[in-house]
Formats: sequence, C-alpha cells, structure tokens
Amino acid sequence: MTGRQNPKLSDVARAAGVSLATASRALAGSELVRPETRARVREIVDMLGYLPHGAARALATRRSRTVGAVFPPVDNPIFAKATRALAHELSQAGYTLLLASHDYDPQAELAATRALIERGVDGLVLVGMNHHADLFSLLGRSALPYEITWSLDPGGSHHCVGLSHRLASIRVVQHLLDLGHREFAVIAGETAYNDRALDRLVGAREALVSRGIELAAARVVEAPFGIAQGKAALSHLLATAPGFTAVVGGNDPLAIGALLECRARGIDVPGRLSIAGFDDVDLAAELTPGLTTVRVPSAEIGSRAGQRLLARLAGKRVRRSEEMPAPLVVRGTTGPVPA
Amino acid sequence: MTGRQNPKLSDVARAAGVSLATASRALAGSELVRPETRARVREIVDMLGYLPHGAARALATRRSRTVGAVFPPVDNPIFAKATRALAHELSQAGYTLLLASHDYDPQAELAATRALIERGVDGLVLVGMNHHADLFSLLGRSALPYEITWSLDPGGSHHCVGLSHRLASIRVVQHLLDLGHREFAVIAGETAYNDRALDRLVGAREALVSRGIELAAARVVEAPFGIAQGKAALSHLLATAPGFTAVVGGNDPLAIGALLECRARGIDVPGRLSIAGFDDVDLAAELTPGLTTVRVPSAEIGSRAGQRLLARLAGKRVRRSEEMPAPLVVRGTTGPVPA
DNA sequence: TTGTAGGCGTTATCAT
DNA sequence: ATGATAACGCCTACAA
Repeated sequence: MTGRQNPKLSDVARAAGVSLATASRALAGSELVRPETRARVREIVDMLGYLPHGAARALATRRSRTVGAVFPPVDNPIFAKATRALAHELSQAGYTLLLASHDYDPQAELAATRALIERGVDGLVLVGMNHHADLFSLLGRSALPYEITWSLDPGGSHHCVGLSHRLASIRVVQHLLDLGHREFAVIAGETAYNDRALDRLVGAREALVSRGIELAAARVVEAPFGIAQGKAALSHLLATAPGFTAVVGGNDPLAIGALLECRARGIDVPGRLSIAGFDDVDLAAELTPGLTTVRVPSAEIGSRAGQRLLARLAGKRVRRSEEMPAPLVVRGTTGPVPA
Repeated sequence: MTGRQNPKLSDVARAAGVSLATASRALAGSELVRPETRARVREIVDMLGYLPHGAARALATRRSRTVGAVFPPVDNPIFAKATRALAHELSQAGYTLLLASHDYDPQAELAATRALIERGVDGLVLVGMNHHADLFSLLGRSALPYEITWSLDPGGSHHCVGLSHRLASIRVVQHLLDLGHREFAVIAGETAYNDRALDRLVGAREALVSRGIELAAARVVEAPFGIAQGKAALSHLLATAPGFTAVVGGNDPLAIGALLECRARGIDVPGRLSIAGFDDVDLAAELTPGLTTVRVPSAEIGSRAGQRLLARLAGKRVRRSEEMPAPLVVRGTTGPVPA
C-alpha cells in the first residue's frame, strides 16, 4: 500500500506506450504531439497520480517557477498585505512564493537571501535600500532579477517600486503646520537598518526646519513597531517633554497607540492634541475619530513588484523605477492647534 | 563582467586541486576530509562566490530543505503570527518556507498544495480539517509528512496541533451565561470551508441549548473576517433583531468591529451590551475596555507545527495530536446583564 | 583520505 | 509525430 515510489515520467511513458520524450512533450502541451497521444498521456497521468518532480525540471530548464521574498515579519500588517498580493500575483502565473523573514537584522537578511538563491528562485523581492554591505554584490553575482520595494533608489540603479517617505512625511507635517501647530513630538519607528523609518523622521525634521522650528531631542522617541509601544512612547513624552500639541507617528500602530493612550488618559484628540500616522492600515479608518495618515498602497506595492518581476522573467522590459502615490488622508485625529 | 556562468562545484574542485567528490564532502563538513583540504575548499568557495545549486542537490538527495505552508491569507493577523513563527523555526534548522495562500477556496487550496509538492517540499503545514475531497488522498500518495494546524482531527488519524474551538466557544458563552445574559446574538465568521468558524458557532449554540436557550436565526449573522464587517454586522443585528444583551464574535476583528460600532453609537459596553471575541489578537488587549476573548496561541501553533515537522523529518516520533491551551481571557467588554 | 562513476527525473537536441 | 540520448549539478556508494 505504501511501498512503491511515486511514479516518474518514464513510468507514464511506458504505461502510455510512448517514449519519455513524447510523454514530456505531451505534458508540456506541445503542438508537435498528436492530440490523441496527448490525451492518452494525460489520462495515464491522472490514473497514476503522477506529479512532476520540480527539482529535476528545474535542473533541466534552469528555471524553478519560484520567486523569493526577503521580508520583515509579516505580522506587520503592511508586509502581510504585500505578501498576500505578491503571492496572489505569482500564483496567477504559475509561480510560487518562497518567503524568508528576518527581524531587521542585516546579517540574517543576507543569509536568508543566500538561502533563497540556493533554493533556485528565479527572482527576488526585497524591502528598502538599507542592507548588509554584501547584499548587492551577492545579487549581482547571481544575476537574478530583483525588485526593491517601498523605497526608491536615489542612485537609480536598482529596479524598485516604492515612494519617497521623506516627501510624504513632509506633507504630514505641513498639514499640521497649516493647522497652526508649532510644538511637535515625534514617535519614530526604529531607524537602524530601516531607511523608511529614517526618511520619515528626516522629512519631519526638514519640514519643521523650513519653518524655523527646531525639533527638540527630548521630543523625539524611537520605538519598535506596535500599538503597545506607541502607548508607552506617548506616556514617556508626556512625562519628560510635555507641551506639544501635535504628535507625528512613524507608522500607524505607533500613532494608534498614542491615540489609545490619550483616550485612556482623557486627553481630547484632536481638541488638545493632534495625532497623525503613516501607512493607513485598515484599523486607521475604523477608529473614531479616524486616524489622519499617509496612505501607503502596501498591497499594490506587492502586486506591482510581482508583475514587474514576472514581466522581466518573460523577457519584457519595465521602467527601472516606479513611484507609488502616497497621499495624505485627513481624518479626525488632526485639528487646529488649541487656543 | 557579467558573461561567465555561476561557478559550479566542479569549478571549485578544480581550483582547489581536488576531486569533485572531495569538494562535495568538504562542503558537507565531512570528517572524512582532511581539515586543511576542507579549509582550502572553503576558501575557494568564498573566492569564487560559489553557491550550491539547490535543484541539483535536491535531485541527488531527494530532500529540498524546504517546507510548504498552505495558509489562508496572512493579512489575518493570526496567520501572520503563525507564519512568522513557523518561518523562524524552520530557518533555525536551515529550512526555508514555501508559502501558498488561498482565500478559503478548497479548489485553490488543492492546487496550491499540489504546486508545493511539485516544488519538492519535504513537508507541509495545513490549516484546519475542512478541505477539498481529494486533498488527503493527494497527501497520502505523496507520502509527505504534514501537520494540520488550529484544528484537531476528531478521527485521530492526522498529525495535528490545535484546539477544540467548540469547547472554547462553550467557555465563552458559559461566561456570559454566568453573568446573567439570556439574550444572545452571534457574529460568526464565514463557516463555509472553515471548520474553526463552524465549530465556534456550533459550540455557542450548544452551550445555550444546554441551558434551554434557543438562538434565533435572526440573531446570527455570518460575516467575512474584518473590523468593518463586524461593525456592519452589529448594525444589522441592531436593526433587525434588537433586544440582545450579549454579542459573541466568531473572531476578534468581528468583535472589535462590533465594539467600535457601539462606541460610535454611544452604546455602553459592557453596561448595556457585553461583547466577547475569539483569538486574542494584539489589539484586543490594547483597547479600553479590553476585549474579553479566547486566547488562541497562534505563534505557538506555528512554531510547534514547525518543530514537529522538523522532528519527523529527522526521524523522530512525535505525539500524533497536540492540544494547545485556549483559555478564556476576561477583560472589560463583558459584564453583568443590565437590570 | 581521496578519486571514479553512476544515478537523481526532466528537458531539449538531434535524428528518423 | 516520435524516439534516443546527452545534458543539468550534485551526492554517494564503491574503489583505491
């Protein structure tokens, strides 16, 4: 009942009374093989429960129909959305996603990338521009097509689909400045090895400086991604550097945490404090008041990266760099500076 | 600069002045090869930037060091957590995760599973017991080890790591009954092809019936996963079948949606309405009041499934079925029935 | 301790 | 329209 090996193509060929070559062509749907023969081979395949052996096929074709993604953990909803969209896009085209996660550790990211290349992926999707020094040389040697997501390459040499986090962040702060705010606090995401978090922080500073406002060091805290961390960060700011009327969150979970902390403390938002986020996660729109934030099209980034990679694998050319829209979404958590 | 092919092991061997076999053994860290030789081979590997060809290796060893997961979309945070934990567990052991998602479509799930098997995964992780009729026979033929997650197999024939959603659901309802509630509404997850959602609904009904309470059809709505859907569902219930004092959500996003809808409408929770969820997503604990829910250890499920699979791949034996704890977590959204 | 050679399951290039 | 057969890159008895 269990003893016999999985049937191989030669078994199919024998059972169908054709040669190995013909069986292979029949399965590939080649026009060269007579329709009746093709049908018979297919029949035998079903009968025997034959499944092609991917490794053998990959060895012969030098293609694995597999794409690798080296992502930060998918329990960040923005990466979850992108992963889902990417996987969907790939499976539509008969490709499968090989996923490797790392926790913002460049060494681990490098190792994961190497592992994916060894597994024979036909292409790669990476996040951001901040990587281990050896990553790009590894990619170069492998000659695999890859797409950088979320960020844009200032040098213009890598294929990427992303946005300027700096400019988007400037738009957020501009909005708050327009509402009359002058006293700001920032809850930034962790900027080490995360160019998106860093660019957002840089953009915020820049927007303020351009209006002659200096962001005090005590008014900036950096925190790992998460609602709980956002709560803690706001508490910390309130305790150590009070007096601000606007809080800029480096991402939505941090901003939402700040918002929930305000609610728990009875601080009126936006009456006494305005809060803005970044990403536009689903939850942002569901809260009351809704969170003002930047809409980052995570799912679109994932699917575009997939489409671009598939196009390149099919020999088509794509624009080297693709900028995604990242509009400011004004909801209820930002309002005029209190009198 | 770009022309030459990636070096293969035979190139390494030649450069190191050893045979292919020795080079292979050296890389495998075999004790058979002299340490100096091993070192020299390693040196050449670095120098040439040699990367093993996984397909060739898989073909020869009949092992891919790859594990497949066929999961519902990872933008459901519980699957995101499990995916992260699973990927982490696997990578610790030098394995990589092949991820295939499907949107609760048994046909798509079957196709995805087949694709993973063809890609040569060494093992599989599946979710739940509700699958396409051909899935288990496919798995049987492939003879691959697999783990069912989240659910337990009543038949006891599949390896699984999960919990009884029925019993956990009974605990939730029991808790509400103990608080004096008699008028219930249920916002269930979609039960088609989702045994977890169905079992939770069944359990709720059962707990009520055991106290002589019938759950009116109008008091049960089924909704796709999501906060927005939870809001809509509560609105619908309020409009069509008012008078209930307790709402049982099939999962946390639905329950949280209901909670937010109440807040938006000025309905006091738990003063006028008690709400309970299922899963204990991060957000559940962060809201004020916190959501009463069942703590489902999603991350642990993912890592245990990985550990079990790795153990089995290493030839060890594991208990066929592993039940995870799923305690009720009482927070602030449930309280005594209003007088 | 190292080398030789056969095989892993396909695809693809020749013939026929 | 179909068949032989040589790759594909690596591993692993078996030999030396």
